[in-house]
Amino acid sequence: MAESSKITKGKQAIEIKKIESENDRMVTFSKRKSGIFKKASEIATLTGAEVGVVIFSESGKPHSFGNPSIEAVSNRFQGVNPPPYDITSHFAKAQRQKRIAGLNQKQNSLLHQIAAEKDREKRIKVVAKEKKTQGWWEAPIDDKNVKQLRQMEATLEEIRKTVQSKLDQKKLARGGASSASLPPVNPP
Amino acid sequence: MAESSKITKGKQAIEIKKIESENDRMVTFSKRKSGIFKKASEIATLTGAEVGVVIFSESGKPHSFGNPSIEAVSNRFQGVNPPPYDITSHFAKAQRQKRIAGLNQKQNSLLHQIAAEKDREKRIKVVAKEKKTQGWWEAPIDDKNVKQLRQMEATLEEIRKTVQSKLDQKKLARGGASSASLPPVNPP
DNA sequence: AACTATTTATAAGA
DNA sequence: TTCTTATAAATAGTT
Repeated sequence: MAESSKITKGKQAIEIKKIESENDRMVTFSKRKSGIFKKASEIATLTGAEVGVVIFSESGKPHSFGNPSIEAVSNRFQGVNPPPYDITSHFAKAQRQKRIAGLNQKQNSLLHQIAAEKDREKRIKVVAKEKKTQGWWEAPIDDKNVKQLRQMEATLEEIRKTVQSKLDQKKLARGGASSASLPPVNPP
Repeated sequence: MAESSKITKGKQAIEIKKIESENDRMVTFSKRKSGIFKKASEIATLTGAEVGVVIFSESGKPHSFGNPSIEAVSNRFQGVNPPPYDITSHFAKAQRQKRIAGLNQKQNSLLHQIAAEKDREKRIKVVAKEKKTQGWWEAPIDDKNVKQLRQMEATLEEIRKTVQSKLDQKKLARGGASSASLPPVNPP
C-alpha cells in the first residue's frame, strides 16, 4: 500500500534516555506506570507471587501497587486494601470496635504529627537559606531533605485520608484491587 | 504459505489465572520478572522517576529491583536518602557520610523488613485466633492500617530525629512553641 | 537457553 | 485524558 495511506506512524522505537519534553515525559510516565502495574498484577495472578511496586514520579508524588499480598508491600500509601475477613461473629465485632477506637486515637496523633512536620519543614527551609555560614562540623542541609519531607507528608496524608474514610464508614468493605493510582496530595 | 510450514504456534493468548503446571509457573515467573524489572528500569530512565519493585516468588524468595537502587528508594521513603549535592566543604561531606552511615545501620531497607515481616504476620494471626483479648495495637488479624500507621510513625520519628539534630546543631531552637517531641508511637 | 509466531504494550497522533 | 493506529517489544509454546 502507499505510505501516504497510513494514518499514523504508529509506535516507533525510542531511545531509552530521559525524555526532553516535559509533557511527553508525563504522558509516558502515566502510560508506562499503568503497564507496569498491570504486569505486576498479572505475574501475581499467574504465578502466585506477591508483588509491591513503588514509583516516585519526578515531582515526588508516590504511586504504588500491591497485589493482595496480604499486607507486605501492599498499598501502604493508598491504603485501598480491604480485609477480606468475615466479621460475623459477635466477638469479631467487639474486636473491631476496639480497633476503630484505636484508629481514632491515631487519627488525632497523625494530624498532629503532620502539622508538626510541616512546621519543621518551614524551619528547615529557613536554615537552608542561611546556611552560608555553615561550618564543616555542621550537618549540611539541602533541598533534598525538604523534598523528602514533602514526600513523607504526602504519604502520611494519604494514609490519613484512608483511615478517615474507614472511620467515616465504620465498616470494612471488601473490594479488592481498586484503582492503583490515586489523586495525590497537595504540592507545596 | 501452508499452515503446516510454521515451526511453532508462537505466542498464544493465555487467561490470567494461576498457571497449573508448577514448571510452567516457574518459567513464566522468571520471564515476566525480567520483563517487569526491565520496564521499571525504563520508566526510571525515560521519566526521571525512582522505582522500587519487590516480588516474592511463591516459595517466598524475595526478588527486588530498584533505581537508583532498592535501598535508595526504600531509604528515600524513610527519609534518610543521602543527598549528594553542592557540597561546599570537604569536611562537611565526610561528616554527613558519617551520619548517614549511622542511620542506615539503624534502619534496614523498608522493603526487606517487610519481607521478614511476612513470617511474623502469620504467627501473629495464629496467636490472634487463640487470644482474642489483645488490644488493637497488637495487630489483630485483619488490620493493615495499624501496621501502616506504625510503619509511618517509625519513619516519622526517624525524620524527626534527623531534623531535630540539624536544628540543634544550628542552635535554632527558637522559642519552639510548636509540638514538643512526639514520643508515644508504641502502646504499652 | 534459543527460537518463532503471536499477542501485548505503547509511541504518535487525534 | 482517552481513543485509534501502526509498530516495537514481550512472551507462550516449542525445540
